Amino acid sequence: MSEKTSEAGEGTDRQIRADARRNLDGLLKAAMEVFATSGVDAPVREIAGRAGVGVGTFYRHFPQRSDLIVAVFRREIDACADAAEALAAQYSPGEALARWMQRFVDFVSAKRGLSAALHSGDPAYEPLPAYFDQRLRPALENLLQAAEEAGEIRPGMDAIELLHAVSRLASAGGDDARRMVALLVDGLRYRPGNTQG
Amino acid sequence: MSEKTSEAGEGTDRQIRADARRNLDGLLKAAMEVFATSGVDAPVREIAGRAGVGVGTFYRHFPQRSDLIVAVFRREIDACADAAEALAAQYSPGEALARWMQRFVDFVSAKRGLSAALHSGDPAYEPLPAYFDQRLRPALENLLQAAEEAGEIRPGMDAIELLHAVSRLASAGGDDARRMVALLVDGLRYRPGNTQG
DNA sequence: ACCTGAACACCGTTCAAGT
DNA sequence: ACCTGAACACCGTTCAAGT
Repeated sequence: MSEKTSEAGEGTDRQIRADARRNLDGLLKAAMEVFATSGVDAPVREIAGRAGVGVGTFYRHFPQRSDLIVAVFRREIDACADAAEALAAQYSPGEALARWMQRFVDFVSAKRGLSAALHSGDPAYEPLPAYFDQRLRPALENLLQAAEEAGEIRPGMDAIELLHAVSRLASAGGDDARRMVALLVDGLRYRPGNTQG
Repeated sequence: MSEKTSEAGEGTDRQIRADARRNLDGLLKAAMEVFATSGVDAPVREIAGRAGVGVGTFYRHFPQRSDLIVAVFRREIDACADAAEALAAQYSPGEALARWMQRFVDFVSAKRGLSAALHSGDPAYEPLPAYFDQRLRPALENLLQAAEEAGEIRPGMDAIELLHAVSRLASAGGDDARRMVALLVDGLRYRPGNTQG
């Protein structure tokens, strides 16, 4: 029991009718476009219409609106995580950490709906934070550990907690977001026992 | 031109029919209660019904839903700002700053809808951030300046920027929010030129 | 002046009928 | 198996009629 019953988007590739897969791809593509312009609350009829299918087909693939949102942002998260490995090799641990943070800020800032869904607390979006953590945590943990071993930041930081905090700050967008994240990273560098009381 | 035409909630107190004022108060009270349980997206009919008025009356007092939300949260902001003066006299500048931050975190964490409205970017809520800043900025600026003059934090921080960042972190709620805000305050204490490169 | 609530428009969701 | 779209329910918003 508790098997995933054909989760929308990913899953077993065989035994799926060609038109069904075409429709699903079309819906995802249409949703990404509509989300970018009208936000994640865009009318179902608009997305279905743009994909050239009936609303019934929409609901067949995505019974809950959150299913669609999750599927769309999963792809975006993949794109971000894939671009987060080279930095550790190019820069000093502390510098690599700071740079990855800024890159992450740009990503989150660009997707308005992502952080909204991420921080809504709505249990319908539960798989999204889970995927977010699963893909992004390892990247940050490596950077964190290297910087810690180099003595550049305080020890014992929780990568997940940091990730969530930064994504909150990043959702402000613009230079404010960049400055505040940089300030938070400076917080990591600060340790009470050194110069200031 | 560009005068405020009887903004809902505050304004000139004379020439208002007694039943109209009663209805407005009832609507605000009902809204606060409904917001607490069902969130700020609760149906208009539910709020109007609880206040014992027709939906037309609701729209007469609050033409836009955002007008109601703004009116409700204005009261909440007042309550928070009023409680933020004694700390500077009781503690050292740096300590007073850190404590006020934590108190502010508690406030924002308690009101789910506030930060959502605050950070939505929707121009309909524009008066809300404005009021938020107007009431809370002076408090933080004083704390900041004192801590800066005492040499406990870096100079040149923008109070508004900091306020917005902290309210974002605070909207996470719980101990995570407290820890991350404390980390940000440590960022203020950190200055590059001292011990670490 | 202000209030009421029927009426309208819009959107989410279902399901009988089709292929 | 999967798709379609008419039909239904619900909610925001207006406005003619009342006091």
